[in-house]
Amino acid sequence: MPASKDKQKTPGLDQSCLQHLLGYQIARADVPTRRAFAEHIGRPLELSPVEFSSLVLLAFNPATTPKQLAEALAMVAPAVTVLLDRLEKRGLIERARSDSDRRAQIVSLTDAGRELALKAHALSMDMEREVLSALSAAERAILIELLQKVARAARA
Amino acid sequence: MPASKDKQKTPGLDQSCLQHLLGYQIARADVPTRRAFAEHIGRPLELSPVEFSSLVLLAFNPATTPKQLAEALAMVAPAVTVLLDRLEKRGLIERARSDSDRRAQIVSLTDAGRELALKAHALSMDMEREVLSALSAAERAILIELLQKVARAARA
DNA sequence: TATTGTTATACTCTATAACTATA
DNA sequence: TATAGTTATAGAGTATAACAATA
Repeated sequence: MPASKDKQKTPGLDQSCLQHLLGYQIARADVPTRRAFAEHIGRPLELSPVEFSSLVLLAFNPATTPKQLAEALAMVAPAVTVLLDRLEKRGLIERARSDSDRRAQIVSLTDAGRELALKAHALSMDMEREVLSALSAAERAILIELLQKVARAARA
Repeated sequence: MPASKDKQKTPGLDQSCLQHLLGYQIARADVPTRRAFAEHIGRPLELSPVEFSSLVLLAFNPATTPKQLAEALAMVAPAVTVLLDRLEKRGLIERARSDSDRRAQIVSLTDAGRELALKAHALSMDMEREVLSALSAAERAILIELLQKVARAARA
């Protein structure tokens, strides 16, 4: 019997011509990963991926500036502004002028923001278990390491 | 001396709190991968990632329907319509009604489309060499395989 | 009734340019 | 003159709903 159990109306295309491309494989693996995020964190906590990442980064990095967030998240400055506007409006973060350089800002979590960040971080553990369920612990570690290697090499 | 050689104005954030997340690693690896695509294929051939993927898939899959493309590229039907509109306007593809089911279409490459698809496919080899230059051949194969495993597991 | 594909529309993301306030 | 952050705006990508033609 065929591998798929649904009505098998449309036969799938042969994608072997693209499978050697890292970008293509990343795009394909990105689909289930984003779906898992939406299910475990995005919908229940009403957080987008960058909102989640920002909160967690802020929870683990005291005295962060918008510029640092922009670099860490590969975002452009205006995008960070609207991101922080949203988080501030929800009462999750606060912005204060830096004393040493009055152009710069110090972004910090409110109590509500810290609570949400830690809750989201905890949920991310369950999410990973599901996303990586097809992989052994060793395979999981290797995958993370190889992706880091690709990202790091290109930054140099 | 510090690892980075630039003006080191903004100290980078500690991102260890996110590094265990596949989605985060995918997003980070996606940045240099997209940049390499733009440089090697996107700008010189004026193709977006999905335009490239569509052309290559069509080159290797005769008698493809828009619905099949939608599934292969994880796109929604209206997005495929505008994608094919663009490619058709550039004289790269043609659309014809299917004989067996007159609702469906058969998408096929024009001569110009086939030529561009094969040229792009060849360029993608050079691109991969650069993107994966930090990885050995064995690591490269493992990375591709593990990403496939993640994508496949979630589809089940 | 269900399916293929189209149109219209809206919503989010992302990118750029012009501005302010500080340095 | 350069930098941190903001505002305004435009462009691309993505999603939904309503529709026409066919099954």
